[in-house]
Amino acid sequence: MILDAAERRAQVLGFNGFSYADVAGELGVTAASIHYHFPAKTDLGVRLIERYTQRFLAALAQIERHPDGAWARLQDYAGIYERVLAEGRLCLCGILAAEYETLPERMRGPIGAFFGANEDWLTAQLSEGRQAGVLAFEGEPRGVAAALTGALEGAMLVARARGGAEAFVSTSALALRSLCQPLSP
Amino acid sequence: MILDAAERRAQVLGFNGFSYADVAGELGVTAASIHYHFPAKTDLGVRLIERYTQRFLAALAQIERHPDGAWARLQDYAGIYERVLAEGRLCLCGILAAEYETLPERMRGPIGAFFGANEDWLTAQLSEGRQAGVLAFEGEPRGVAAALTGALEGAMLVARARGGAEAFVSTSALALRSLCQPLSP
DNA sequence: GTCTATAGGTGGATAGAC
DNA sequence: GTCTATCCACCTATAGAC
Repeated sequence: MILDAAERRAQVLGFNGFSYADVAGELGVTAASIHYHFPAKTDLGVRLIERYTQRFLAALAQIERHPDGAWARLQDYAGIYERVLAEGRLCLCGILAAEYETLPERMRGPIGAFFGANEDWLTAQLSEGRQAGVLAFEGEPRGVAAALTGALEGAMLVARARGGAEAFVSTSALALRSLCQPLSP
Repeated sequence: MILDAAERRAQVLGFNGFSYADVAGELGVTAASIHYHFPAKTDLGVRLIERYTQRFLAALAQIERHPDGAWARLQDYAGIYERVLAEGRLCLCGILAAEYETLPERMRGPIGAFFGANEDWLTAQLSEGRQAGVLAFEGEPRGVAAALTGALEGAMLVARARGGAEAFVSTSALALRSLCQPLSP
């Protein structure tokens, strides 16, 4: 699948780090053939972000079906990032955020929307957890949500540059526990 | 100065996001002239990282001269990131970390070393602060240090993609207070 | 839908004059 | 040190045959 090959490359090399020829080569076709499905690279980029966001939100919805409480859900959230990094990838929108100023306008809005959706979901979990008395944290839920997303994105970035996907596990766990404490009633 | 122009572009657009012609244009010379000073772009890249790291460490040394205690130093540390983002830039090594897999080998080591130096300095401040009884945090100083660097790098990245350098200020402050609490004896 | 062929542009890099 | 001129590789994109 074109999107699968392009997505993997974008998560490893960035959007500007791969070409139509690269994707075509993996699929055993020519670059012109990719242009038939995605006339401009911007079209491919927008589609990549849309699909990634959809899948991410689907994973979050799946987590919500676990009736294990807010704390377990936050751990599952961090687990998504952990599995992505274990595959040698970064978060698609994280790496695109680094390339933000070089990307076409049409791709920028959806990237910001991805982080917005992350914060929305986390805000909901944090609010619910505090309400239920199983989570404690400082300040407004939305602020903690923003800090959490940032901490995980940054930890991925740094962990890859230092060669340790293992380091991410302990760093993300510490960041999660520090930003938000589980209560045992 | 070549390095100044190249550094600014690298912090905004990434290392692959600018060309010799771009830098030359700003300086009113030709690309060939830049090649005289930096034969290959890799040479320029390595030099950029070295200089950035040197300046960063100098700023940290300057902070240590403030006798205001460990907590104030950590706030000053976050302040460095804040001022960089206020100029519309990212941390040079943060944006290079996103491009890591596309960069030549000679640039990779120094990027990891930058983060290592950050962690070393933070670890020293955290250890001293805990020893002096003015800081409280969970686990080992080095783990908190890694989480702090990651949180600030990630917060910068996300803040820029969401249009708010102001959002970074509150997010970084929250991350700092959550990862490490000041004690008032 | 996929191919070949190609246009048009850009980027890194070098040679040699000044 | 900086210039002009040039090379070569690569990338995005399109036209048109199959």
